[in-house]
Amino acid sequence: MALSDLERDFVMHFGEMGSRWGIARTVGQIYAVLFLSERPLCADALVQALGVSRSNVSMGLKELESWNLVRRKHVAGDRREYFETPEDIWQIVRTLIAERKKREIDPTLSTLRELELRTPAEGDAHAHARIAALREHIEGMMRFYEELDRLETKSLVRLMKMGRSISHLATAPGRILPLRNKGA
Amino acid sequence: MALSDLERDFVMHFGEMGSRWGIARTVGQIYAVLFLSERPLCADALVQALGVSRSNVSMGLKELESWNLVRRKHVAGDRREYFETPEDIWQIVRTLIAERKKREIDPTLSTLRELELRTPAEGDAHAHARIAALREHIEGMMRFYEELDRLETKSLVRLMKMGRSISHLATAPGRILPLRNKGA
DNA sequence: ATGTCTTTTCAGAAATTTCTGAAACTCATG
DNA sequence: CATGAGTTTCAGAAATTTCTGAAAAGACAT
Repeated sequence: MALSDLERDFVMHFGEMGSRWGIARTVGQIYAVLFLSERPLCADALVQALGVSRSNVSMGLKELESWNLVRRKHVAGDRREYFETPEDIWQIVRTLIAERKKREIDPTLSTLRELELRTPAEGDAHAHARIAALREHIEGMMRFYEELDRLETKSLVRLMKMGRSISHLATAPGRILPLRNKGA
Repeated sequence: MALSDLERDFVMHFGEMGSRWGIARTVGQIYAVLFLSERPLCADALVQALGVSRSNVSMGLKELESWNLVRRKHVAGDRREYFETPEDIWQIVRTLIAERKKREIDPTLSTLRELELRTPAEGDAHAHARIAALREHIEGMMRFYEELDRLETKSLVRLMKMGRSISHLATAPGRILPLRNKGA
């Protein structure tokens, strides 16, 4: 399982970007190889393709499974386990966003709620208000996200394709949504 | 500059979460202190509040400035520099998203474009197609994001408050956007 | 049960990131 | 132009994260 030039460059890029995300380099690379592969791959193929240890691949796959980004697939007449990414890129993006929300937003939201419930001490009025504002704000965005997430993929595609029409709400005759100025 | 219990817990939480994001713990903490503070703070106040080295604060502030999340503010009759976060949480969120896009999405997009321009070698047809699909996909989402980003804050707020009305597009009589099934 | 093939776990090695203290720099003021 | 309060830089120390090799655990056929 040697990678072509194209594959190698793609995989290396995902390795680098991995660090900017918060996933280990190899985890990004494993994902990238699976993403490009036409068929499911077994762990050894990944070891060969990436030149990392078998155990590292095992742990990476485990992490990717915990993100629901990789599935196990059994191949008839082969004892080894095979792995694949979902075909549908929309599905991948949905999963990614859902998982990031779960890991990055939800814990913060519950901390904020907890802090907000406390009776603020003497000088805490401002901090307390600021925390409440932040919490409300995040909740609002999450409601919006959940609305979008309810839409079928086809609808989402259409919504994004429409593009302009969101701001048509702003520019059309009976507009409700003013645009903002260019700056910043 | 000692922190109250409320402040301390908030700040600590942001420190922890910082790691899940890709910003150093102290950077998250510095930001959190400034976010809660009613008035701009000088670097030494942060040193005291957090118990970290002066140089660490200096570097953290520099990083936060590079993210446009913190501004310098001069206080009359004081030689020290003061720092503050924008008051408006919407502004903060916009900045955060814009910066994350710049750091996490844009470089990937340009790599993908570059890879796509290459003439695919022998066995690369599938990988090439997959890369193209990913690129298109990301571009679509970015166009959508840019549309939303054009809206004035007030409009965004309204859009998010409306909540349901996005899916009204789906459920209303002349609906265009079907909802998807509960699963996943 | 036993042997073979495969995957997982885990302690510590290696690599990377974060943080510190000391030195260098900046700049308004005497 | 020397002083000193304040800030930044940077080399290396400390902490954290990632990766490896060896050993344990599973799974399946015989």
